[in-house]
Amino acid sequence: MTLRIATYNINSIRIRLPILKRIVKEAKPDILCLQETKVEDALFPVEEIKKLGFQYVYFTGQKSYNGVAILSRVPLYDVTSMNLVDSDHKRHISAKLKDGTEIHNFYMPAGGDIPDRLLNDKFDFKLRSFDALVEWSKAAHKKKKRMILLGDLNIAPLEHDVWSHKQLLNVVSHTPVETDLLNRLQKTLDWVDTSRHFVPHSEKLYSWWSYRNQDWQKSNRGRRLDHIWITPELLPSLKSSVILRETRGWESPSDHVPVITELEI
DNA sequence: ATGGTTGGACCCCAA
Repeated sequence: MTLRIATYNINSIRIRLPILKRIVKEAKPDILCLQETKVEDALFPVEEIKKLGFQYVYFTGQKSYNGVAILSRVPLYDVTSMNLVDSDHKRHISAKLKDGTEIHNFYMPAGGDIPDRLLNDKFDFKLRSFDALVEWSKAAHKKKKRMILLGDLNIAPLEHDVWSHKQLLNVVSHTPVETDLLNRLQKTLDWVDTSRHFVPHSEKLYSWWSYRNQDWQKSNRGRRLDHIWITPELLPSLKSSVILRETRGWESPSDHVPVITELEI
């Protein structure tokens, strides 16, 4: 069976239902992991989502900020949520496939504007969250071999994951302290970055373009903040991975675009 | 060097 697994920072699920519908229709994901749903659970649009063909809908959210969800056409099991560090933020949800493969959907902290943990609590929170994610990854792999780690990680790790490596070295999302952390995370168990598996590191690749550019396509000041990683045990199953860049130009878009990875499971 | 936009809540905050 070919499973199409997607991640998408939707930036409010309620306002983005029309574009979500179009993405589902054209890209046909089997499992769609969302971040920044920005809605408390009681107000989550479950019926509208089920109408899109997702029989299995799981979410954990809060008012105004954060919030994650997994929408699926195939049955999922053992759905849980956790906090990497002490906070009430809703930033993680996980589920298992029938074969035991675990999917972990993360919305990692953006980190504010100032890349200094002493001056900026949000940046400190981001770094502490990634420290915890590194420890979680080491421990998790001892229990489960087939895992998928995906979501808005809010770090663009490689030189060509940003429009200008030089100009973004001191900009939150691409600072050395952040990219080092993401590299440490990758090395914990040799996670495979499925987007880069199919695109050379020398080629520019983005999944996010700021709203603060008059013409996102013309300026093309993007960053690759959204990732789908798999453990080496799943590498034989990896068939493809694409970033749906064109959706950034659709009506009322998120500032992020979906990433979709195909696994033959 | 600065400011640009969006969403959601509330008269501003986070991204």
